[in-house]
Amino acid sequence: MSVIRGARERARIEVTAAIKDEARRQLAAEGAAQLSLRAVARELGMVSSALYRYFPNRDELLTALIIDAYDAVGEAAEAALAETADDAPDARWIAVCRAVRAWALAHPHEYALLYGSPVPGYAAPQDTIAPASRVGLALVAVARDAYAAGELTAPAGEPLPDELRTDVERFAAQLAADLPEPTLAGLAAVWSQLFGLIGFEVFGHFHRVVEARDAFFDHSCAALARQVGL
Amino acid sequence: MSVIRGARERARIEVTAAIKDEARRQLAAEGAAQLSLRAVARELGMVSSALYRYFPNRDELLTALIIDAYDAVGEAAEAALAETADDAPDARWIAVCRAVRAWALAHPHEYALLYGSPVPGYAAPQDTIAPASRVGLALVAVARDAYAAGELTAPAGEPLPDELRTDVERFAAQLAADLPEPTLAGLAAVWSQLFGLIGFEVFGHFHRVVEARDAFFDHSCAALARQVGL
DNA sequence: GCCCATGCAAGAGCACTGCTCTCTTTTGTT
DNA sequence: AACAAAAGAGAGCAGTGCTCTTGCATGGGC
Repeated sequence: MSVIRGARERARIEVTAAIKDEARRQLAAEGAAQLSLRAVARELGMVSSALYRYFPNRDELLTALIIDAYDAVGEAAEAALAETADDAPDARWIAVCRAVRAWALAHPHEYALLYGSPVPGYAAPQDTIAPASRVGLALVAVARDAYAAGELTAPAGEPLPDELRTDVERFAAQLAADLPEPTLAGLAAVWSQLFGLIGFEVFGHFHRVVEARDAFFDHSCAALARQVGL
Repeated sequence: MSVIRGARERARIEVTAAIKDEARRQLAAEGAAQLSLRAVARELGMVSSALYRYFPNRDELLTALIIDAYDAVGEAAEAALAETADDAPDARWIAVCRAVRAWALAHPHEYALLYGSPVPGYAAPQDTIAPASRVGLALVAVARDAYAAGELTAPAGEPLPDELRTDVERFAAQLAADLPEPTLAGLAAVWSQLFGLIGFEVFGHFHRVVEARDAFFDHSCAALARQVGL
């Protein structure tokens, strides 16, 4: 696919990457709000207007960083999945959760970009939706493998309300996931709840509330696993 | 407490309130990043420098808005608590959760300010911690009343890890809450998970994933209730 | 090997921001 | 009425995103 074209095109790719790298550095150091196109350009020894040859505006640069970040968390989750391929479902589950949390704690500003407040007036462009779903799919994979191995129990609680049926059927179709419907609904809920847990820690809401963070996270993740029947 | 002093002091209070109101309007309309001191001043017919007599900088204005917003969600949660004083614990639980969600959906930008990415380089000042805990305390109240009525079952799952003990003991002391230790740990987890659920909806992560939002939320909240033994 | 078109960089400039400083006006108190 | 404290006005600084015009150089077709 990526045939080497002219030297011009190659230079363009390199400069684009350099811009993203420097932007990521500033993002990690100061946060999205402090990310300045002019500062990026300055650091790269170019004038600010030159940067607009590569990214039409600030939001597009941020979008590029967002996609990369989604891919980074997704990759972390998938790596945890692969590394624990032979383990018991609940161990795999917690491994994936831990991987996501570790990434979030290591990249708080990028985490905020993904799961904190969306950028003002910003509707997630098409390009972000696939990378954004990788973590969720990793969680689904754990449940699916467990189900295939007969190690998944039906989640407790009331039966699925009818209104949720069509959503859940769509999940099943999209994921080609051979999973019980209550489990699919539970996965969606637990997916978001995991980010509540992580977000509260990253954004400091557990400050002076929960101090034994590792133990608390593991304990809570085990509860999430139980919630989907793992 | 609020003795009426001079007319000057009264004017100051009124102008301060007007600034906050206008700032809140802009926050609701455009989001925190677009909130401009100059625009607020302009709208109020004063020059921007005059505004600095009331708020030393933008962050202080935001902090004031944050405190008000925490109080607003807290009040919504407490109102739901009061209105359902005679209901069953699980009904009260869901009522509180729904109240928080309703507030969040009605005030997405303020919600983002509270539970989204923290403002750059911003450490929550002392004044915010009490208002910030009101929602959590409302959830605790439901569990406490249920426990007093003997309607709380012990949460399922492994026993509390030792590392969590001191945190949980602190909860118990601070809350003067006569609750089993696993319940307290579960409450902390579920507290954050509730905001994962709500945050994903407010920030659009459920777009094209979960469409039957009301049913999904209720169903998921019931699972949260079960997680704390309600 | 030349030559032009294209791609890129530079710089000036616009409108905006947060914030500070100085100067003037208002206003409550003595 | 006089004074001091508080509030407002305005200019100004440094920074931002973004646009437009100008100049340069380099890569691909002849």
